[in-house]
Amino acid sequence: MPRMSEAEKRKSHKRILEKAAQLFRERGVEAPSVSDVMQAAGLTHGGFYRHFKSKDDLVVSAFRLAVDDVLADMEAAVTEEERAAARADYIDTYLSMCHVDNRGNGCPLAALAGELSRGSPDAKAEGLHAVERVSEHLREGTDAGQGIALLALMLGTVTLARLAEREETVQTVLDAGHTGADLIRSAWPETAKEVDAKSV
Amino acid sequence: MPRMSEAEKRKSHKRILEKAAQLFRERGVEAPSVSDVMQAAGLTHGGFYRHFKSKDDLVVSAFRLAVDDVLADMEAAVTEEERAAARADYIDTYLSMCHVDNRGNGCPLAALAGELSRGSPDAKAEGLHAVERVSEHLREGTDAGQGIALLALMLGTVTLARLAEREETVQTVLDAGHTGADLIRSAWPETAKEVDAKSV
DNA sequence: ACTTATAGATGATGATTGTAATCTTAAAAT
DNA sequence: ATTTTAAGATTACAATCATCATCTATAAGT
Repeated sequence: MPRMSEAEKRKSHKRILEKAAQLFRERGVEAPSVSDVMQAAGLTHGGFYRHFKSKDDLVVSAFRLAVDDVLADMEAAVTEEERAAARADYIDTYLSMCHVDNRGNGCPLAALAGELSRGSPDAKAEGLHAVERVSEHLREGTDAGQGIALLALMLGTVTLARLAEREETVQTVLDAGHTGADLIRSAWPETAKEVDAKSV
Repeated sequence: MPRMSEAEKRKSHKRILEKAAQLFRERGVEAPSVSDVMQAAGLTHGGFYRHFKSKDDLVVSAFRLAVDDVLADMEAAVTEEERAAARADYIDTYLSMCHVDNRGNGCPLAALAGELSRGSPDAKAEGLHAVERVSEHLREGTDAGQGIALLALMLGTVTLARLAEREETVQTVLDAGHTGADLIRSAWPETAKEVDAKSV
């Protein structure tokens, strides 16, 4: 059958990355084999090394694609209103039941941060870069700490919620996360002007 | 050489569990093989199944031991003052540089929650049980939500911090987590009586 | 004292893995 | 038109894994 045209190779490359981004988020970076990913992309494992230097290379590239994907809406927003709306939507979607049991399209940090931090230096660096990108979008005019704390709370909430089996329990965890997120967003020292004014 | 006495078997069992609890937290539950764990315990792989039904059984048991271990101080506290002190110490130790680069003795949820949630039903259940235990100790008289949100924030903070290589960056993440934790602890609706009183 | 049960060592098994070599064929380059 | 290049398929390989079978020698039960 081979060989395919240049354009078809690019399509294959994209398909491999997309399927990998989904499979890794669903089952972790160890469980899906190179063969699994290639099969999901409609190929056999033989051609893999025409596209990626190693499995670790695929992991890093697929993770980056996943981050691009989940940040697309926030990065497309241009006006301050649009960005505020996209931010609010991101947080609500993040702390939702749908996100909890839809790992394959969810936050790549919630799915893989733990594994990346034990992975290659490249993987760790890509993970840290994702933290910077996401938290930068999340902060609301104050120092970077707010974005990081908010991301940490949200990531932790979803991680804990995914341990629960009963839907009721999942919702309890999500509600706690939501309350915590509101606290961080409204009461962050440098933001909450009213609170500061009162306490002076 | 074999066979060992009953007392020695119990010692072996304990040693296997302790080493497993450390290795799994350090490198995840997949990376260390049964043979690795047994070697760390000073044994060969052959005797493993005299102690555990399967590797998954070991994972679940070792995780539970790790939770027992990190909660020991808080569970030993009897008076309310002791419990408050143990709680404060737990939070400070949790959000410390030492915890970030000492996975093997750190919070088993921060190390393994992501993997457990993709694991066997038994593993998930054990993970959820740990969430209940830890968050119960963390809450300060209010509803369970505070404990869960606080745990989520702390777990998320350490998870993100472990992606960073530079010590300075780690500290930035930890500082953000600390500020967020103070917010959740002091401003949780049902706790902050003064705030409630003011707003009525 | 004698038998039995068993902790741990040794070695095997079958499956899976990441990676590499080789082959086929059609797309690029000349 | 001819040559060269390379995408993807097939097959191979060396390593690793969880689990099991077997062996040993000693502790526990009688």
